[in-house]
Amino acid sequence: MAEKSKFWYLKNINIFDGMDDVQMGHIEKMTTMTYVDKHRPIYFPEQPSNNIYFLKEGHVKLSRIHEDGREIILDVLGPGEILGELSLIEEGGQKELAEALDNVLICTMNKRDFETMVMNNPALNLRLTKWVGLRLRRFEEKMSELAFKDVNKRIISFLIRYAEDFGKIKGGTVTIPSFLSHQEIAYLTATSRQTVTTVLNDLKTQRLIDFSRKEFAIKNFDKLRQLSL
Amino acid sequence: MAEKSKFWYLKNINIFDGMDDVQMGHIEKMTTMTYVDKHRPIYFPEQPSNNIYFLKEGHVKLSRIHEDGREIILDVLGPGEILGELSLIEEGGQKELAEALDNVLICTMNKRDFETMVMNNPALNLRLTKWVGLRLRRFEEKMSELAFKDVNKRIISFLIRYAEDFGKIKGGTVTIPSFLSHQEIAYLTATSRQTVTTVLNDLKTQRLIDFSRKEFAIKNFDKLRQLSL
DNA sequence: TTACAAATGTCGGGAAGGCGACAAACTCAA
DNA sequence: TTGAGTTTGTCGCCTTCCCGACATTTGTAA
Repeated sequence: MAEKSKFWYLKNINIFDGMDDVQMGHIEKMTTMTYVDKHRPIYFPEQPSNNIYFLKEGHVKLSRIHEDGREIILDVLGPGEILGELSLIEEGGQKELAEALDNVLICTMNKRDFETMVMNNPALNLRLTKWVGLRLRRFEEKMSELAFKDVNKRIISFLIRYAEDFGKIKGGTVTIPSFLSHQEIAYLTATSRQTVTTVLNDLKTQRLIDFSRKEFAIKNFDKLRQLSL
Repeated sequence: MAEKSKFWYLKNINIFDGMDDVQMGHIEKMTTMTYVDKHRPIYFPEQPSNNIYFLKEGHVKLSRIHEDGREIILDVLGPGEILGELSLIEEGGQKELAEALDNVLICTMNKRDFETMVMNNPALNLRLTKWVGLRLRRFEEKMSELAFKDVNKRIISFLIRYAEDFGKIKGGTVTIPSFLSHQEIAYLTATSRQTVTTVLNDLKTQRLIDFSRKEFAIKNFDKLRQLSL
């Protein structure tokens, strides 16, 4: 039996809130747990998919890949988030690639089962809508950022968001273990690898952030936030 | 009594599909119809909102405005689409500005009424989720476009999408009455007004499109589509 | 330890496109 | 029809940042 609160908690919304153990047991029975190694795909673009996934541990990136090899990461998901939910809306599966950023544990549920479950549980459904809505909000945010901010500010904004979402407070500074590569940050902020390197080093020189190849820390949140606007 | 099919039809999903006249009558009672003139706002950013809107006639743009006056249009909605649905997910209303692009007729429903209705109608709920999901898809698309394509291709892609969504076939060519201003196209494609003017005139010289201040037509869809990739 | 791959750091040329400036064309109301 | 306000057309400068090239550092497996 899963621990409800940990297993299924969505960022701001626990979509299984208020369910009793019997109901949760049903859900358990319909799901399969899988481990996915770092850099392994969870689903491919255009691949017909009948599954919806719940991310229990680790991080997953959703990205789109252009034929010339360029890539943009649309979103990075952490524990407690749903992915593949867009397969609900149409046939033909997703348009994005979902890939594990570290070692990931996911629960898989058949899309039909999920639909049935949702149909029988209006409150859950409403919460799912809210969840998709939140994601929509995040995208809106990202899009305005892409349009309004220069590279510098985009990268800074990203660092802040990333630290807020995935960072751990450790001795006054916010630390993120297992940092992304510069190339991945470039994909996330729609810029080039070289520019990321330069900007990050600038910020390090200014003592606003600090990082090695495996850890990243924000030293001065306030100043950084100021620079991001 | 509203004509169901016309009144409530969402782009790909009729969210009131399968309802009988009694149910539709209930819905009617909970909605108010309003006319909004061209260039008038429907709702403002940050303004607490308790309403959800159904667009019956006309077009609405959703945009975000930066403090320095720059603007990006996130989406343009046509008849049959929903707006304000994100107010469902959180307090504090929307982050965008919704403004009428032409003369608009909208139906307003209280957010609580809508929630109740949705709770009592799981199928409707699922369709709403799909609707938000579709919008999410559109945003993903737009974001990758912003990241991958140069200004030229972005503008061309926009013209195609715009024609497909809102154009009328008239004597072999697709025509759109009441064209947007170059400034508005610039907001939509995240570029500058001058660049839009230049690109459009280039395309006109190549006889791929044609336009005056009040009408716009695509002469060669295929070629244009080719140039947009 | 060594060897190899991958990630990072640094430089400079060059293209894209933002932006100010201004003229011309159009729109509309008085 | 006249004049004011808006939209469109055109030019050129100048910033941003992409991108290739290459050196250096770090991680890792033998």
